[in-house]
Amino acid sequence: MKVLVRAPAAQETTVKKREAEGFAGTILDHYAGHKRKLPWREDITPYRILVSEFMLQQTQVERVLVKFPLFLQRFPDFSALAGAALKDVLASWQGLGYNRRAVNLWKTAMSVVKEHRGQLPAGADELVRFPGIGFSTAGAIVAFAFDKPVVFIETNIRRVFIHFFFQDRTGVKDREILPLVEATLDRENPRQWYYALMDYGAMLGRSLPNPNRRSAHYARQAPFEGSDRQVRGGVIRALLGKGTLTKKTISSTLGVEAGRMARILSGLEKEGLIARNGNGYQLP
DNA sequence: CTCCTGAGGA
DNA sequence: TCCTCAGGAG
Repeated sequence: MKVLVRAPAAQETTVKKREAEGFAGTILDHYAGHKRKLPWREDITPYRILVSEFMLQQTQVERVLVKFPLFLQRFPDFSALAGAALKDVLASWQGLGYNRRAVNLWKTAMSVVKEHRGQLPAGADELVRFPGIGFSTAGAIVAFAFDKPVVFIETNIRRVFIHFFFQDRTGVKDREILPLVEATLDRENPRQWYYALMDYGAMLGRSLPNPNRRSAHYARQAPFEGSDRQVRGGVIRALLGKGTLTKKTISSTLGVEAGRMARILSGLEKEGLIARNGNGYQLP
């Protein structure tokens, strides 16, 4: 395979020619020997790809591997998910984190059924209009579900390109990486190429200090203990177990001061994760 | 642009 | 402590 990589002329770090020529071979050689067998890479359908991509937003592959088959068994297709009650979707989502993603996935399924005749659109421009689908997820869906050549970046891809082409740089912006992704893209087999890139990136993450720390977009996660996120997760779990609870009961159960709890409940309600029911709150 | 959003395993 | 196949609000 011949691969051409051109770096912007004014770019401080120039692409080393030898690395550029060996890049695709290195990635594909690793893939040949270490390709990950993942359920969403078998029996590929737009629905299965969509569900996996939502789950994989900020959640590690190992945990998604446990939840994905259970979720697919419970909600096997767009119609089943769109017709489900949100509380049942949230129940199946427990353990994955970021419950808001479950709401977005559910809303996206309903939109696909009601406004797209049950067919997930195959274009990134259309996909980003669904809630919870941004640039990265749209690109991944186009590449993985439809095997179409599309240029996108997510954390593993970012890691690979920083490692190979920005060796001596910090503060690398995605704008700088994107042209390299486009130049190296295998337009005949984009799905396999992105699988290979991501598997290589996952390998790099385990064997090196994270190259993404040199990304301009790198942000360290705020501590979880004592955070609003922790309380929000507790609220959803409490309502899943008890049905309807008053604000006072929720506050005392979770040991959170009333004013703070009021603010958190207001946020959850605004995001559609909980609903008022008279004097209390419940899952929608 | 900054900040927020869960949970769990290494 | 570190990170996770990001998206969205402001």
